[in-house]
Amino acid sequence: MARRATTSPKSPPPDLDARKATILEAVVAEHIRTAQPVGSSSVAGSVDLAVSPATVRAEMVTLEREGFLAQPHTSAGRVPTDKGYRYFVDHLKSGVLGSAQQHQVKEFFANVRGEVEDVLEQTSTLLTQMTNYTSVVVGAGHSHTSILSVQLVNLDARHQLLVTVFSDGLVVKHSVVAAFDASHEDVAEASKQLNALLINTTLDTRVQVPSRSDHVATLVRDAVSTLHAEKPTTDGEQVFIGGSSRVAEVFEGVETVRKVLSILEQELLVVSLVQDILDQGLSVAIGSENGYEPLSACAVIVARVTVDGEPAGAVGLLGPTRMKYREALAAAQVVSEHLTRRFGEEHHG
Amino acid sequence: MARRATTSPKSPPPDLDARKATILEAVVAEHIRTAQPVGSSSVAGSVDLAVSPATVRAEMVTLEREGFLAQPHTSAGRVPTDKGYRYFVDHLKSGVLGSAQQHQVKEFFANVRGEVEDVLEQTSTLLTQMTNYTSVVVGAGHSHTSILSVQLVNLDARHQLLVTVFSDGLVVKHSVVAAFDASHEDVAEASKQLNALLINTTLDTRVQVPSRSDHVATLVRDAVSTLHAEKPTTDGEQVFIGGSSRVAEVFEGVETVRKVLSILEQELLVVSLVQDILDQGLSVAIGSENGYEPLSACAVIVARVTVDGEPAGAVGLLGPTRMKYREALAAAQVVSEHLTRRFGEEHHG
DNA sequence: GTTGGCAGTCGGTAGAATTGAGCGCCAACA
DNA sequence: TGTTGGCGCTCAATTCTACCGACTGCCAAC
Repeated sequence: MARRATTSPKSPPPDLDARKATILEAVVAEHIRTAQPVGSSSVAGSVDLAVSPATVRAEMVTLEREGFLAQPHTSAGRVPTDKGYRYFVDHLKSGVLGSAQQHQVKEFFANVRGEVEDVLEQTSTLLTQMTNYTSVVVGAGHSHTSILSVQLVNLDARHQLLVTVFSDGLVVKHSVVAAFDASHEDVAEASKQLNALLINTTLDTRVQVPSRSDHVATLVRDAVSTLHAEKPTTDGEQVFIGGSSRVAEVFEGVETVRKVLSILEQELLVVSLVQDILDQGLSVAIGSENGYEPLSACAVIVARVTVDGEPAGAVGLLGPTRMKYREALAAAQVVSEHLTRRFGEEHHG
Repeated sequence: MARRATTSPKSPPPDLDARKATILEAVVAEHIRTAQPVGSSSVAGSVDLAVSPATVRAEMVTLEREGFLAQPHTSAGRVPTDKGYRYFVDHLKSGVLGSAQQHQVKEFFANVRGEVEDVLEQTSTLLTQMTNYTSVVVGAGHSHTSILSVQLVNLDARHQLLVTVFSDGLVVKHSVVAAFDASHEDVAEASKQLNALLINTTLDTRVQVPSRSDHVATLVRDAVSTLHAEKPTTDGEQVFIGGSSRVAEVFEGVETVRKVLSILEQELLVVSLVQDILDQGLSVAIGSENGYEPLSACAVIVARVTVDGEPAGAVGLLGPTRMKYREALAAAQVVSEHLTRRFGEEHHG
């Protein structure tokens, strides 16, 4: 188990001497607990450091100068900055789940049935229930999985439906509009040729389409180009968001709630948010680190799900910057491991 | 165009004399505009009734006794009750959309492309943009549409995927787990038999499954029962919810926001909410009329989408009881008509 | 370097006074 | 009988004041 829960992008370890670190951590912990500015005497009392409030104050002045803490106003206690939270998270001993929760997760994965999509959706509900934060589950795109089967179905003479089954069990449909009346025989023949052409290819594979101009060849060409056209816009990731109502509990200020919700509404944006964080090599993005201004009051925790070492998705949790990192990290971690295991199994069946 | 926007379930027309009606309507309109309690002089001033505030007060006392108005506290103006809104809505001259919005809708439907699901999802975005309320679009279930094609695909020897295409273009997949290792030939044969068995049936149709106990027959039996098992839980309706962030703008009080959001999270519940309202023969459900206590601060507007006279879905808008009924009703109306037309066309192509 | 003490800052709260919107009631009037 | 203007009353919202208390920063002493 990693000693550090996360690593900063290219961390110049912003190391503080032991006492400053202790004080900073105490402030963060206390602020997470109470949502109030933390004063020097509270820190001096709560921590084993045998040190007076005055000393703590002196240290806090330094910590503030260095950007780890901030003062909402002159005569108030200190509040962590994003940088302060970052330090806290980077130095967090990774926690373990309470045994009740351990059990809940085991129970869940023992009982959950159904399609991948259903499992992912319910997983997001699980995460939300465990943590009381909004959860995000992203299922990987299928551009790299191979095609198991393609079928062209006649809706009517001018409209066909192309149904593609991928090796990971994803099923995708595309409408194809013919410029002519296609007979059932044409469609059946096209379907057959499409199968021959596409089975075991991926969406990245370039295939040789027939260049003839008869009906069947045209259908085949249109179908292939429709199928391959999907790629640029999205890889077909699926997103499941659970517990958006928690946003209203966890943030104060209607305006913040609105901004966060309207980000969550845009699923593509959520996918790239998660992707960006993973690309930065982070497992937690705090405040402005996530790159979306409307989410500057949020922290986002992510954990990869892998199948055979390949990224196959991710789970995430979104809360306020003063979220319970230890618990949330543990939950995301454990759930992503269970998902990894479950899909690994299925795969090797 | 209907003179009444809605009809109450079995309306004993709670008719008020002309002056009371005018006053009630003025109070409702003003309260919708300002979100404030409305006083007698404001009504007397805003309405052509040449009548003094004192007279208005006298009438308001009656209206309050009859349950159309309420007083938040003694020395305040009046606020409409659900019953007051109901009267207002029942006597609303159905409005017309501003020409800018007319244009927006036309534009939208002229340009949307893609699968039915995509159209419905974008429609919900459209409704939200037009009205600034949360929107709901429900696509009908497919229990009554017939099956165009069934295909069993081998994921691996023990896991098959049953892909069913319905005549309305819906594609549904189901996992089937075999108790034995199924060969590709078995699966192909089962697929063929399934097609013969199921094509042109609906999910309601009872089919004669083979009673033999060989691999192929078992696969066929399992597939059919899996497919038909779906019915009880849901008809396969699809729900698209747009603009849930508007909930945070439109309601005051975090608690209300939370309650409403957590209802919206439960899609099954939203479907039955819409269904219930339609079943009651309403096009607007105000406050407690919708039957869900957490939504008692909401009004819900619904409009059917039909194809060939058959219900094929619905669009809805959810706002506070003091929502802009005229505009919202007009928007829902127009959008549902456009959807009806669009799907009608496609169907007759 | 640490500590206790002290003066100063400032948000939060509680209470009192004030304001003002709006009502109910009533006597007068058509 | 219905309508009106006027009067007195009520009560939420606002403003002001005073005050408290939780802090800090600074400093002199240890």
